[in-house]
Amino acid sequence: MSELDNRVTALGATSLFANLSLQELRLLAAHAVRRNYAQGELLFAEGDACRGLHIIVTGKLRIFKSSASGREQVLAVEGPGGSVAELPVFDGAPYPASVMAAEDAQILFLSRSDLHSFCLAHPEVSLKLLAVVGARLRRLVGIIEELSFATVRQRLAAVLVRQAQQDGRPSGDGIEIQLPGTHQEVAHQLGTVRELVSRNLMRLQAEGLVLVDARRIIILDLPGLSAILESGA
Amino acid sequence: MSELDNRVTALGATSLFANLSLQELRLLAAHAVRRNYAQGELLFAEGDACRGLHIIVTGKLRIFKSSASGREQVLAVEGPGGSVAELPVFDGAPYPASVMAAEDAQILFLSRSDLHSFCLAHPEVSLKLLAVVGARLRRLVGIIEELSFATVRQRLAAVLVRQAQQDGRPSGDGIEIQLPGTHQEVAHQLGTVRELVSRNLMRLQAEGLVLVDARRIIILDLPGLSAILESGA
DNA sequence: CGGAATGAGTGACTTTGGTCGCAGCACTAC
DNA sequence: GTAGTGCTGCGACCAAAGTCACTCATTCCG
Repeated sequence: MSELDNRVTALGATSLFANLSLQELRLLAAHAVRRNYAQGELLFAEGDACRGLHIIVTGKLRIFKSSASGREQVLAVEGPGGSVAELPVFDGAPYPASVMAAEDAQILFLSRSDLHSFCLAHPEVSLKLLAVVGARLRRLVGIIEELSFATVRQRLAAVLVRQAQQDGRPSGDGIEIQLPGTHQEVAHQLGTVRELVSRNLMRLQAEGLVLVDARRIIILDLPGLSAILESGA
Repeated sequence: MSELDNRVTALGATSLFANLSLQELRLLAAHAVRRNYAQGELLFAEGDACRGLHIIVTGKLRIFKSSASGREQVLAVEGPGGSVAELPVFDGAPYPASVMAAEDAQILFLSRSDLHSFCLAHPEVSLKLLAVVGARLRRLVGIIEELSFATVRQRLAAVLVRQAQQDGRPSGDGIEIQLPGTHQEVAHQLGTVRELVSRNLMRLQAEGLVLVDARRIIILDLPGLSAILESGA
């Protein structure tokens, strides 16, 4: 299989370009550049001038803001088929956040101008792009909602419940899940610090809602955990 | 001037459709519906099914989230020429936030399907739309940054500095500004409560940075105020 | 086998945010 | 007038978040 075919296949697997014809994919693939990033490598930093669109072939990317005092807030984690920096492509302004490889990642890169002209020629791609950006906007609104209305305890419970729904597996008297990363990383997702994650996990355990074994968690009372999300219980 | 011409003029004045020909504006205007809202009236609530795009002719709209416990977080305030609910138009999902008329407002409404077909026919409109949505996304990221990294004190100082840059006028020994609304409303913008706004204003006054006279504020030390934004001073 | 590095648990403490209750004040309606 | 009503200023108090300074375990590596 040629390198071009590889890129065509990869592009066809993304949500953005899934509906395009082989013809169109080839055209796009001809302009795409493959890049590889090692875990922890920075694709670009907040404030950098925007170059183009990054499409994830394999691996995961973490989009985040970081503060002067070393705190971090994760905005999104994108996996294969996803894309990053869709939007600044169209207003020329600098990137609003930084992006780092959360795992080793293979990326296809499309320059601003290539994407721009391709969108003009294929209006339905713009609409698809709008849908993707729309989904991202929704998630950001969700983050804002959590940050301004929910406590760390509630946000943590939300993460556990979400995780349980995604890849929880029954284990004896409860549902076993893995924390998505170290306490530090979870803290960054919640926009808080390590200690609060640890403490709140312990508190949930003391209340009999979960069993904590470092990064492995067994949820004993899912309804009880979900109840925390609603009220301030 | 006919009603249609009115609508054409109004559409031409928006950032979304500014570059269209008269021909195209007419086409669009023919589908637009004029609506009027009194101050305080709700255009739609979070969770409602998405109907279409709202374009502001006159007045202001406030986009906000509200919590079960009665708290509110303002996401954006849009004025004449702006638009609201651009994005859910393309993914069919419900509105992620509520929108209320902050002043009496005249609106032009475009249904989802009309806008959808118009975008397909005029690819450059999609790109414009992407730019507008991009700008909104940027502002949301900014809100997230403030919420997770800045204290109420810092966010309040930011509002004062912003206001001073926009419509501050020199007044004796400082710059005089008006708070954008009641303390309650400012609190909603900051994602906090009335008392904290009041208290922090008083604290800034005690520190000699500002003079507070209810809603009228005189900034005595703009550099000092700006310094608060950076460090936690 | 040390020993550095990393991640996790924890107690004491400070700061910030938020709630409650109330009082003063301006403005309006009756 | 007087009785509302909406906005503001406090003070007391409580809860949540964040900081600091450790200890303890595990892993990874020379």
